[in-house]
Amino acid sequence: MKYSILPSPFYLRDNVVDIARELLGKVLVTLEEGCITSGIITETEAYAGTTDKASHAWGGRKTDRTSIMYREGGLAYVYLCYGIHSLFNVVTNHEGIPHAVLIRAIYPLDGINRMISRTGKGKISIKSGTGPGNAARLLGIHYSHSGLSLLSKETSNAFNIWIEDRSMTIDPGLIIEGPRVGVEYAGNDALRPYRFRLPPSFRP
DNA sequence: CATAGGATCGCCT
DNA sequence: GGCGATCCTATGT
Repeated sequence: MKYSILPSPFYLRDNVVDIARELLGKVLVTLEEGCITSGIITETEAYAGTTDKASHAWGGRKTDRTSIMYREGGLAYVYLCYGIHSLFNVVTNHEGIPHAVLIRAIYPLDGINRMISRTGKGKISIKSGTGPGNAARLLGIHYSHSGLSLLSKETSNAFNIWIEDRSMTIDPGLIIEGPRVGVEYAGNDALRPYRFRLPPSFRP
């Protein structure tokens, strides 16, 4: 039971907000050239598809970039933000329903040395994985990885991503809930309490 | 084809 | 807390 990969049914559910909440405490893992890096997910945001103005899929918008979100849950949706940062999302729900969860922060776990080389800094601290751009960078996730399956155990891929349940229990009372970051343009939808995080004092 | 802008970060004051 | 970096994507002509 320990270290089990989150299976397809986890991602195929209708309620993306529940999924965002439940992803807290799960472990996001990447495998590159035989090297594992991972971190505990400590902050997420739900993006609720065509009816959510803050979502890239709002109003049914569908482009080459966002078409990943319309596919069956269990894929990575990664896009470039501000020309610099790759932001990693988990696609959820069934094909045709463009739900996604943005991973906004991780607590660094495995492969610290590799993370250090990826950041180009001298060391990694507890806060190094705070912020969606930082979290993706620590794990080596790049926007070219958009569309990769989170369910595949193929080791032939140059890059693999999956999420593990390591049986970590999160006290629901610890979860801080609030409006999403950087979506002021979304009008009323900017107020939706779709951001979930563990307190800064969180330790595994 | 041209252009504006973004689900951010880190450095500067 | 203010701002520049940096470039793909979406949109409009």
